[in-house]
Amino acid sequence: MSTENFWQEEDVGKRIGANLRQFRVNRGISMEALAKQIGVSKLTLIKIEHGEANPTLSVIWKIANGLNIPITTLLSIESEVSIARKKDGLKLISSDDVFIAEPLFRSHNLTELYRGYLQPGGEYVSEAHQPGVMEFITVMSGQLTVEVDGDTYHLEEYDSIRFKGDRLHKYVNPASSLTILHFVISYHNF
Amino acid sequence: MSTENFWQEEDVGKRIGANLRQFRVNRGISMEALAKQIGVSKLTLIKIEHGEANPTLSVIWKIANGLNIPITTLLSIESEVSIARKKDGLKLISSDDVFIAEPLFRSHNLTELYRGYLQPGGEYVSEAHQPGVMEFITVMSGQLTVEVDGDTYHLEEYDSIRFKGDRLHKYVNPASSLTILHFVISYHNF
DNA sequence: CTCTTTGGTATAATAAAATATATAATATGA
DNA sequence: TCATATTATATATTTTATTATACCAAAGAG
Repeated sequence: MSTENFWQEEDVGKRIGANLRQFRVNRGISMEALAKQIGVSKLTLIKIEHGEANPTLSVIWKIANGLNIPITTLLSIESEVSIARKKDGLKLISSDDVFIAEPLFRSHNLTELYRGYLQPGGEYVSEAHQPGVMEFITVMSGQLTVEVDGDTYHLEEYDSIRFKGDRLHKYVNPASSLTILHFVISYHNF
Repeated sequence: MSTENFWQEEDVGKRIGANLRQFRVNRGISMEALAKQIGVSKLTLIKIEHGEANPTLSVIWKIANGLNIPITTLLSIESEVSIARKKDGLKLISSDDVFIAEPLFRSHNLTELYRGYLQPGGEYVSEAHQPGVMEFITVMSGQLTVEVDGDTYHLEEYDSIRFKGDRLHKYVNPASSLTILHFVISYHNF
């Protein structure tokens, strides 16, 4: 569960441009109409859509706000449908592996999902992730105890916990049955 | 064009400023050092940290890149630990109780988690979300059939599916037992 | 106490983003 | 086909983000 390489070295201007075009066309708004609506000149919009601009934060905000989408969406890329099946996952529990994590959708960089197995009585210490990372854990089967910042939280089946992942945290299975977990790691969260 | 803030409510400038300061201080880098490192003037950094700036995309990118964090993280807000327990679940949606969705972390962020219950034989049609939305579904118990864009996908326990949420999609429980689901809605995804 | 670092201010100069306007090119529809 | 709306280009102008420089005050470190 490492956090590296979530950064795509890519022209952010192109991203904004492509996304702006997609959303704008998708809603059937002309550049001129949008320009007038959000108070940005048409030329500026054209240059942004072509990826030839270096827009100001205020302009970026106006566009996102005018299209009624989060500002971060304007900086993101698209993808398609894909499925992660349990039977296709990595190896199941081997007796010496206390904790196993299976990445579900590897191609996704800003939101990663994992399926995790924690042996009865087992515990696992996770390194601190990059600052700004948010972690969501859901217990799909069994029980889990989470330690974050010295505090301990006990979760039962179908419970979820959310915490900032930029600190040390420990997972413990206090029960005598296998714990099956679901992780969401979000690299762009509020 | 006037000079006032056009983004009064969710002052993005303040966000960037606060986040920049946090990450910078967290890493023990002085403004001057960071300024020199990423090729941005000290004054610019100061004004950005104070939320008094309207930075250019290139400057935003240099900062994010220099701190080695995603650009979107620079535009986000923080939060703390919180837990959503099954027994505390709020019920949402359900005209006929065939499908129930419980929001897990009702807060101001771009990643939403839901716990869902779909009755045996039940089906639920979800309206299309905003463009750019990504949806992740994991079957925590039972079975699920998902229809997206005319295609049908069958999921069993612990399987996950990912798809763009900006289209109509239908959930069906083809089995005779209750299906318990886990939803991740991401408003800022690839 | 000095010496140094750091955050912050003031000002002038520069680079460039954004606008306004006109016009051509390209589609789109009747 | 003509007519019209939209996209794109060109130029000149305004606005402003950014830089460079010097300076000040506070906080540590020696």
